[in-house]
Amino acid sequence: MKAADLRKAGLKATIPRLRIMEVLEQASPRHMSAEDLYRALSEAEEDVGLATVYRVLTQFESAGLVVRHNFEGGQSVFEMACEQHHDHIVCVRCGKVDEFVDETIEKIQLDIAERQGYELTDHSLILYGLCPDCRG
Amino acid sequence: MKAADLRKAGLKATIPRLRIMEVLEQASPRHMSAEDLYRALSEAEEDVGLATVYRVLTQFESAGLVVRHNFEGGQSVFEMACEQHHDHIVCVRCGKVDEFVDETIEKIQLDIAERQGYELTDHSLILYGLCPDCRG
DNA sequence: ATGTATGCAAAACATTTGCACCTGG
DNA sequence: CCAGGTGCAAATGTTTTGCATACAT
Repeated sequence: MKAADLRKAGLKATIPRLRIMEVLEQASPRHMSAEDLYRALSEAEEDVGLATVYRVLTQFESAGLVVRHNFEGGQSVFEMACEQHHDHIVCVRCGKVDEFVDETIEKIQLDIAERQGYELTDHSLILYGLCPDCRG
Repeated sequence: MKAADLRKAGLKATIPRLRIMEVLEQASPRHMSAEDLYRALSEAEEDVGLATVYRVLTQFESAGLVVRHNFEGGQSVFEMACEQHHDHIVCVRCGKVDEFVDETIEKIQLDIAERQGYELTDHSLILYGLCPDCRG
């Protein structure tokens, strides 16, 4: 992801935006909060304000470059948008996040929306549990 | 729901708790934020502090009397716990919330958790869309 | 050049907590 | 009576906003 990609999304290719994109692209785990991102940038001596991190993430979300999730715990987390839509399973003990795809669930969701008369625009499926490492 | 039910849950049957339970039981729509509840109580001349509303809702949640949801929009919403687990479909325009149950999805979720090695403790499935009244 | 983006500090929210006073059992 | 509950106000944590300055094109 580089300057041209930002311009294509209608955003000026500024240093803060490029840095934020870089960090998020190389993030492992893929999911970071605004604060995580801010800390990562600070540690890398990149002088980006927290307000800018929030503003840029919101713009990236609108542009479809990143996806925001509201897992339990109060703050939003972000990940790079990727080709394949997927859902999440979160460890309630250690916070680990795994991803999965299930076509059957996707299809049933559409059926349910239709049955209720809704035009589906989005959905959020989050499973919570104990990950292999945290199970007794 | 009355005093005895609260005591059974290990909670003293105080006026604020009884009032909050009453409002939530008779709520329509079923889903209310802490602020909604506080306003409803104030309008009914019931003098309950906002901090108490939050404290009581948290206690009720721990006791399994109410369920908390984190829909989009920053604040948590609560509903009376009911026999049947269900998921939600929320109108992104007017905020209307409908409920649905789908056994197939429930079952697949268990499969997925198992496949990923997780011990499932909870899950959240929320569909977002335009409700019949808000479409086109 | 000039319209936007940024950094900082302050504001805005949702929620939690400390503490002196009240209340249910 | 007294452990626990409550109201209020202050603290917290997250996200947003106002504004003067800096930057991309």
